[in-house]
Amino acid sequence: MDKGYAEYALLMKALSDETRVKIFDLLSEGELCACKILEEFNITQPTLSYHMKILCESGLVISRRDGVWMKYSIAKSRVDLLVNWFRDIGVKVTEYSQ
Amino acid sequence: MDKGYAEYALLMKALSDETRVKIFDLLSEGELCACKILEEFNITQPTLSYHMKILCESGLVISRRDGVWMKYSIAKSRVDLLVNWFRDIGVKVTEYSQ
DNA sequence: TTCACACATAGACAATCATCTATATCCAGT
DNA sequence: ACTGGATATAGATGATTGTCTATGTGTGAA
Repeated sequence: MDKGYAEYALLMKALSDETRVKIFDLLSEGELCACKILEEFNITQPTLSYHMKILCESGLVISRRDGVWMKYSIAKSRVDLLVNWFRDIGVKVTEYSQ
Repeated sequence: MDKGYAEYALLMKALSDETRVKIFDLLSEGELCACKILEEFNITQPTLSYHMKILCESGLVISRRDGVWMKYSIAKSRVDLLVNWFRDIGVKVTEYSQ
């Protein structure tokens, strides 16, 4: 029995790096292109590209081309999945600790 | 400005491994001793001990001695922190995508 | 079609991770 | 004090990670 542990682990791994957490937080305020994100960090462009790939492959972030630019935004459905998962865990913890 | 990115990254890293996600899920149903958790996996006792250490150091899991046994449970406050974080992100994403 | 710019990929490398075996530590009972 | 069982720590090892430099790819404008 699987219960999707691997999927949650993948989502968590995408946010297990401080740089990616910060990118995630930046994107929560709206869509951004890679060059704007890059300005916020002291990393090279290939390193950012590497992080964006991990975020996109987890499904947490969505990318689209806009001419020369790549624009990134957060996939709300994935965030909701995590909210529900942690909320359900919290509810169960409360139930069993009576 | 920090905004606690490192702390969230640490919490996420604790759940970035499939084995630890499953342990986390098991513990949501109530406190368990290490030997009971071990029965659910095909890993050695030292490997489980390693995973439990990571979970405890993140703050997501609490340990207590009960005689010879170590008993583990979930720290609800940390789960709530994550629920709120992801919920706030979700709210912001919705606001900015109008 | 050529150039410049935005981004992706390849390859290298040091650091960290997940796992094991072997051993140490801690506690309870005899 | 000794023994047995539960857990932790040490050390080794192959795999993965995050970063860089160098180079490739794709797009729009001249």
